[in-house]
Amino acid sequence: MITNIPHFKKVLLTQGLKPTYQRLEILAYLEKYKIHPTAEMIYHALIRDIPTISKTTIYNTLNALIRKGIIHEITITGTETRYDYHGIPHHHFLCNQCGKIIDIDVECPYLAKKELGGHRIEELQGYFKGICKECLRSGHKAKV
Amino acid sequence: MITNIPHFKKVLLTQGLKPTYQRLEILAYLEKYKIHPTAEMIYHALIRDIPTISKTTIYNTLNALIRKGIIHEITITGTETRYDYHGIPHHHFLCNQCGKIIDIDVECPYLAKKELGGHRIEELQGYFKGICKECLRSGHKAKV
DNA sequence: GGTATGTTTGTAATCATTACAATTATGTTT
DNA sequence: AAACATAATTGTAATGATTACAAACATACC
Ligand SMILES: [Mn+2]
Ligand SMILES: [Mn+2]
Ligand SMILES: [Zn+2]
Ligand SMILES: [Zn+2]
Repeated sequence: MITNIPHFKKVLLTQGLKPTYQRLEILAYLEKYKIHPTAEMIYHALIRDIPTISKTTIYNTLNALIRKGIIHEITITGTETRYDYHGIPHHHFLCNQCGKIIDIDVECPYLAKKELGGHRIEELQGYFKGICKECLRSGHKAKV
Repeated sequence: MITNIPHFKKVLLTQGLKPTYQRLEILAYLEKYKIHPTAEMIYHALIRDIPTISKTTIYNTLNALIRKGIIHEITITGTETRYDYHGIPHHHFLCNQCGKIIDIDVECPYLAKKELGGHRIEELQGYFKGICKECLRSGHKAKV
């Protein structure tokens, strides 16, 4: 995998996490494939490079990265956790047809809010669901 | 349970669902206790009135009600589905401390949108997470 | 009463995730 | 470089939410 390993090493070390081979590969995967993968998807992708890697390590690492705020979890599907390595906060769109999860950069007036109705806001997730642009197009073609 | 059974009967019938005792009780529970309960919570509440009720019936009914658009599902916790019987669309807040899920009536400019970036929008979920008003207060008291 | 259809129920299966304990790797100290 | 303490990895078992399935039951219609 062609990636900026020194950079990921620094990211892990500054958060007090040891830059192990497994963690570096998981981070590299998340940075390269921004598809909001499941733990399962990461596992199947990495087992080629690291045949001994365990699914538990995937979960351990992802949970450690979340605790440190390096990645974020997305529960848009309701059936499994998706993982996102992407700096600035943004919303997401789930296509009910093809299952793709797409980043939505929306000028949400609440993304900056730290307080709402007396409650302290620490996190905001915006989930849109529907039919994506591509599926709309191919659905139209199918009808012709 | 003191509820408007005739009303729920009408709701079910107009959607082509038979108004069985179980379904009426589930709807009555959702309407009375607006706590966004889990299937488990509904099951434990109803088993007093209907000792023979099955957890499968709870899930069957909830899924039927969702398919008909009578109730909505909320996946804010990431670990289990919560169910909401509440007419108008609104956002939600999850307290990371006490676990409560609170309705948030926010003037979201995207709640009315049917299209976004070429994608067709059918649903929008807004999930805020943090510490609720009550927990903030008791946390403050505890420090004194 | 008989039949078709939809609903409920109990049990078993599935799937994502976590718990746990043994093994191994890592960074630091000698 | 060897020894040590600590943290990470691994495999397996357990958990928990949800669904699959088939039998029993209810309801309405002929
Ligand atoms: Mn994203
Ligand atoms: Mn609500
Ligand atoms: Zn699509
Ligand atoms: Zn609270």
